[in-house]
Amino acid sequence: MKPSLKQIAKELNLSPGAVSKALNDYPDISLATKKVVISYVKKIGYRANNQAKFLRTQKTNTIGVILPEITNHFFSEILKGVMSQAQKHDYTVIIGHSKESQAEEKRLVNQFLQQKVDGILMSLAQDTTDYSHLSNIIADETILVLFDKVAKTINCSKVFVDDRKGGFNATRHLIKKGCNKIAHFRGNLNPQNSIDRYLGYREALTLYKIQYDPNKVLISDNGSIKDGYLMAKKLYESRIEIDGLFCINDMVALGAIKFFREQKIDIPNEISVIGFSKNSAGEAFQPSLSTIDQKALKMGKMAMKLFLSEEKILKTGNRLENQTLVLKTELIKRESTQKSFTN
Amino acid sequence: MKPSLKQIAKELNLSPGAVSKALNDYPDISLATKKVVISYVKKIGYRANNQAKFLRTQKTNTIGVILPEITNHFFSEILKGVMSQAQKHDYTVIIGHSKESQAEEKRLVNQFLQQKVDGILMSLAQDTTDYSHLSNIIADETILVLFDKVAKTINCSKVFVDDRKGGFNATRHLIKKGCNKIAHFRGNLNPQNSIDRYLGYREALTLYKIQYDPNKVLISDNGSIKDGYLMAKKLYESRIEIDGLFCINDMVALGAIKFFREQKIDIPNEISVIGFSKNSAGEAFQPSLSTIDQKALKMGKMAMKLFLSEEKILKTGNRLENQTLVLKTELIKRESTQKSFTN
DNA sequence: AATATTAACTAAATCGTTTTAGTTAATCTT
DNA sequence: AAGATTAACTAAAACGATTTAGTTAATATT
Repeated sequence: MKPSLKQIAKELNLSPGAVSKALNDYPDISLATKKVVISYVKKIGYRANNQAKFLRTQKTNTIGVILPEITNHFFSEILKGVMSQAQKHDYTVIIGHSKESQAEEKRLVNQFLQQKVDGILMSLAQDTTDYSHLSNIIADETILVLFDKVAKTINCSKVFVDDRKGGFNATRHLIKKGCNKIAHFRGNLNPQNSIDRYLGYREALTLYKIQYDPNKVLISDNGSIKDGYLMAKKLYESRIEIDGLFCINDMVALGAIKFFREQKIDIPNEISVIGFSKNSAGEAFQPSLSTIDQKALKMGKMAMKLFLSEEKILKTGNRLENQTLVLKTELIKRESTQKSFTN
Repeated sequence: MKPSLKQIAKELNLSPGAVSKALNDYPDISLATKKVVISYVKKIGYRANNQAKFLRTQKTNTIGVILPEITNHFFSEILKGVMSQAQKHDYTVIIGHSKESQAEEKRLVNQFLQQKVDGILMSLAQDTTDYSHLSNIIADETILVLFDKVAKTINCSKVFVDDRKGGFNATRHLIKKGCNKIAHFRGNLNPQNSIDRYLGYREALTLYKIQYDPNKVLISDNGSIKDGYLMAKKLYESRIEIDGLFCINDMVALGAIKFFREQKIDIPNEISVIGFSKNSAGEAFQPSLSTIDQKALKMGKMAMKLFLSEEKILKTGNRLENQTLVLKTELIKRESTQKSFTN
């Protein structure tokens, strides 16, 4: 049924080695033979067995991608970016879903190493504090590229956006639109992205001499729409007055806007709102949501490119230099911060 | 560095076969030896080489999933469902992105077969009309499960939702809310889902004795937010009056609502709108979007379960019976069809 | 024409497991 | 105590490719 090289060789009165060489275009096989082999192979629809191939070559042409979430526009975009590059260079992509859990992340790393992937591209889970599995990857001589949520102390290539600058730009945008009582619905305390966006927020306040008020900063639980809604409610009920709001992500922003509009609060005229990440829904929203584009697609592409370049260096036998890429975010101005806009 | 069975065997003064048997819990290895082997293996962090394993067992414990889109909530949910089951049964998931292209789909199928996946779970691309690659999968003795967009003529297991009933329920919901001039922004002409939802729409009209008006049916290009916006505009400018709108998906519905609201048309009081698929953003929207839940997560889970059951049957050597699962959709009533709601 | 060179292969080892068949030594029968 | 049984291994083939080191026959060299 599924023909092997050996059977093909017998059929063509050649040795298996000759057939293999013909298919891999070795110079010591005559053109005539190559033609015969290639046309025969095409006719019967032969496909080399990748597993067997690996056993000799030690290359699987496979990478593993681990994402904390999959049902999430940001990570889907990254995956898309990775896959576009993977396809271009004929790599197979294995996917893992850590569900923001360190235990699951470790399990996946192990599974991928056992699969003998050539590299692992991953974004760390929220609760990952122990990095031993990352060290294992490197000890296994497997290439590791971290993106978005990275471990600073691990010696590997990394790509992420300048969250601090992004947070700064978001906040500055609100300030420039005339806001000076700006709240921040921030993310969880530990992940660096969350911290950096918050620091950017504070930096902007300081630069424009706006008093920082800790009461205006609420911490999101899971970054969901509902979360945003509840935080807005909490802030509203505590009677703290604001005229601007910078949210850790678009979902939280949408939830917050939903609550405010239910209270007949005019967005953006009474409160201007900006999100983060450029989720697809923000554009259709009423008002359309201003946000910070995190360049997810590009991040995915770059992660794969970093892997490919490391692989190339490794092949030449050189010692590899790890690269850290910091991508610039982009401010997307829409109606939710456009004060002239009336609903 | 990366130890092999052979090296471990030498280290423990055993044969490679004995070590393998110890790890796989064969009965002809003494308990004492098993303990020694297992503890040693754990100590040095040995991981069996899956590729080599396959060569003997012919099982990769890997499945391939092909999606027409990845940056799409519906497909992400399906993927999530597949992966949750895959994890439970210790399967590795390879992913492919066909980009709604038949050529790319065929390439991916080939790649996956070469990787010797145990099964392929896929949703067909929009422009897939030739099914030879699907036949190849079956000829290769690889299990094929189709979901969402399936090929009726291919003999394999399938899972999809009852789109016709979904379309019927969506339309009936509008009718029950008092609409009798109901438009339909349908999907492309060829995919069965699009046809079925349209048929459900017509069926509901017929049942409730509402005259069908082809002018009220517009065809979406790519099902995007912008698409919905433009179709709403087109309908509005053609001066065809409507009081209800059923859209092929939530994105189109959001786009349409955006346009209508820009024209100061009250949603839902002047026009009630319902989408399809239950995209995450619909809930936060103003008004929140009524929709038909397509049960994506469940579909993914069921697709994987169908694969697992086929595999089980195959292992017993029995001839396998293909199953076709038709999942029920669920009507999600929200503000966009709740006439009492005032904005 | 004898030798060197080259073209075009073949033979066989190898990758890291699994598994069947065989082997050895200890234990059990009677 | 001799033969049968069993426990606990070992030896070796096999999976399907790749690759190094031959080998053979044809061609080139002098």
